[in-house]
Amino acid sequence: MKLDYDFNSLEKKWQKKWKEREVFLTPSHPKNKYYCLVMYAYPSGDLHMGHIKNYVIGDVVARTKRQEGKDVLHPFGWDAFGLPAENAAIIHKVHPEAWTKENIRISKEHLIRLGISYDWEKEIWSFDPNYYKWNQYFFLKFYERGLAYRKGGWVNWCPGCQTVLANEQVVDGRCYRGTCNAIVEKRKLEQWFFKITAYAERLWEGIDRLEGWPENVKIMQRNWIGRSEGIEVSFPVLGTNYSLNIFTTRPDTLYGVTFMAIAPDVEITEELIRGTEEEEKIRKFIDRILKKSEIERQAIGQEKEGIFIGRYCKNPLNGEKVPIFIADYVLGSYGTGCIMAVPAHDQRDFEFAKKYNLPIRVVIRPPGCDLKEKEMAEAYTEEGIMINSGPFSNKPSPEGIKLITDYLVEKGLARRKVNYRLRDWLISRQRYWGTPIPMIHCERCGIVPVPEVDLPVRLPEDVQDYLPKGKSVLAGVEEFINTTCPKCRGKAKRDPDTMDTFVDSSWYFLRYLDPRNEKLPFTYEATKEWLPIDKYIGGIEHACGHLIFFRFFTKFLYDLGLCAYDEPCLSLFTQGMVMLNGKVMSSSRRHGVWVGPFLEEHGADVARLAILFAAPPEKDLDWKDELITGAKRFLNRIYRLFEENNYQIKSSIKKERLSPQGKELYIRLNQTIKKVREDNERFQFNTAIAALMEFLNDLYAFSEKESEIFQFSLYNFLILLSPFAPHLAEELWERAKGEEFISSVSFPSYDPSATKFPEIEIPIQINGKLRSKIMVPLGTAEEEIKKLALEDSKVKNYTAGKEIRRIIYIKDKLLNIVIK
RNA sequence: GCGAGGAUGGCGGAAUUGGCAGACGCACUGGAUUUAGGAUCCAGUGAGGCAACUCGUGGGGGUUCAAGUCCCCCUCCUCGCACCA
Repeated sequence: MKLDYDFNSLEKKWQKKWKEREVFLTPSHPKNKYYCLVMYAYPSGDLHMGHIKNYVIGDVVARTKRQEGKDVLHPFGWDAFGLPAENAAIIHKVHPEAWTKENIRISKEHLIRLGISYDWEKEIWSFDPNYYKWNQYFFLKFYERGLAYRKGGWVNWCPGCQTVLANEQVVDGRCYRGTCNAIVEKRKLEQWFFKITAYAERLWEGIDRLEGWPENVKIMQRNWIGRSEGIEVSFPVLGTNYSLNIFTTRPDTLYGVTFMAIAPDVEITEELIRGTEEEEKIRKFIDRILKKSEIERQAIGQEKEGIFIGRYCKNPLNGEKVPIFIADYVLGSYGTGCIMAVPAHDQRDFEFAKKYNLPIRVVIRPPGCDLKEKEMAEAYTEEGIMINSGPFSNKPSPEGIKLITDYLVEKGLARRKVNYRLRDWLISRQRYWGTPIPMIHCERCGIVPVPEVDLPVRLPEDVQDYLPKGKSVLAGVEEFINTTCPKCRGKAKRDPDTMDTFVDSSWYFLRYLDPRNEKLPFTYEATKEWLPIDKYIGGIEHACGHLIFFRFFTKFLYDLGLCAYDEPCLSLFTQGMVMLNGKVMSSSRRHGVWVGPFLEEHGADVARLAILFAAPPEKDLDWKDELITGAKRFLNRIYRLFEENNYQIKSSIKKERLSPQGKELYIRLNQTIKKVREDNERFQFNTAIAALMEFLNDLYAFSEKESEIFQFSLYNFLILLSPFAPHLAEELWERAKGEEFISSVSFPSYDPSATKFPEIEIPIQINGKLRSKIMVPLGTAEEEIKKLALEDSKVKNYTAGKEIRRIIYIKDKLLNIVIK
């Protein structure tokens, strides 16, 4: 299967013209802006069909909006820092920068060859010191406000990448990088964090405003942030000055507490076990638990483990003495790291109590029946009626929550608290290819920020050894690491870590607004002009990472007064993945259909159509070479039609002069324009293309090929086609002597008076089954249609001798005769 | 376990509001043209049946004049979360 025309030179010709004539440059002061953003790319070299699906979708949107008269910003850039570059450097013995630049060169060439209408003057590269300088600038701003801090503690360590990872980068206990996939360990290290938890509430409530976001992404973010309301209660530890603070959402079960449990990795543990008889034994237990990976700790069917520490708490509500355990199922990183355990009404506590023979006390019974401790097979976690709860007995448990909360708060024994599952964002990495953290460690002055005027702190280029050693690569680069303290001028060392690449991507969409500005990261005025992003297109895998981080950054920048909006994007589209033989295409696994060779063999318009026509864009699609055939046939038929008709097009018609056949075509044209516009609007590009295919069939079938209406139809058809197959559209447009570029021509609107045929077909059902069809003029009265239907010979066969009970007519749609 | 989405011909998919199920495309079958076809054009293509007709959107029930679409129950698939107190 071949294209009838020399697609290669044709496509290159138009790509060159678009560039020379600056067709896709961004208007500088938009009157009706449209910010169309696709997630910028990790430069992996050869692109595959999965990558370009994202870009093709974005391009159809950008091109359509431009033709609809919007001032479109459609930029692209490179997420150029990150581990794979370094790993490639180690394997191929090239500098990460050289490797990255070469990949960018290749990928960019592909994107241009695909005819994606980016404004390349806006291109950005995150490894550019003029870019990462601002990462450092924002870091300092975070630091000034106490939102960047250094903290020691148990963190995720990827033994494959030899660096720490953020929680968002640990997927099912493994490294998020597909090629690595190593089981993540816990290490006790001091690291840099961004205090995203300070924004937890705003990130949570902001989700409600994200009207154009897919529901599932919003749910994922809500899960990730994990807001829950409850109280923090203090349980005094008997015989000490310590108290265990616990968080609970179920104060109604406070009378059912039979033990306390603390996480092995919280500080209070240390205080409570010091000097106790069993100290040695307990320490061994803690060590053993902490050595387990997340995967081991969370394995299904994993038995809970714990150890009694020999101390007791006093229940502040009923004064009872309850034993304290260290338990592996309690998370040190959530709430206070301590819990009150209510085995009767919490499944985890129940299992633990069963294992260690601890008492189970029912304090909530199901409405209308009893609950016996000895007969319980699992905890009763529903609402119910409170029992064994002193003065609160016999109250419904939801009411009990309120009453006990009020009581404890009033007595000063508890306080209301909202807890979040979200943890602070660990942003330091022990790798080379990233933004240096602009901090200096001085023996005398402690941690000192690099003064703003000294930014950027440049990443040293002449590094010979990128090999990860389990500690920061930059620590071994003498010229870099040794510096002077900005405060005391004494000898000091730079922070040896680099930033998580997700810092780069948290604000890149703002840099596009003013990418060459050396004085500012972007201007407030530009954010006012261009934000929020009108459509953000990317993969759903970023739902709980990047898509939370960029909201967080935007809120922070808003608070700084740098950005005019506090939500970056109100409309998000997540496209489905492209699979090959049932497996996701992947550069790192060298599994995919590669764009370079594909463009050589089939061309850009074929690639674009094949991807868009295969399935609705939000769905995963399994790549099949058969897709190419359909796309090529379609393009060939278009090409031939225009050739056969000597490229005659016409931009207007006189409606009054239409022949009967011409009228029909005119209606079909308007139906098609309407359909394509509506489908484009709701991202149904597959059916929009199907509508164009149908209309093409009509054009072939139309006999009056010299007529005005035929040429007018060709004119409109080309514009409708142009966002999908812009190269062929431009070429035919030029041959037909259309003015300027089709890419800049107004998208057609339809004539609302001409979307229905004057004669319509009404299906006739009898008892809901299709029995006949009649043709009637549009707008025929109901009575007339009923009469015609009953006279219809096929209908008569069924109605003869039967009682007609009802006739239901749905205007212009259908008639149903109910007989007995 | 919880949450979300889904199941439609041989395949990808269409049916926007309960109203002709299978648009459009691929594959396939027959024919035309051609030295030839992995080109093009025409016709056909859910299943059964000579036909009239019957059956048909994962399975079972229901509501309705009318159900792929709404309600109840079930099966399977995909994704997300999962000791979050």
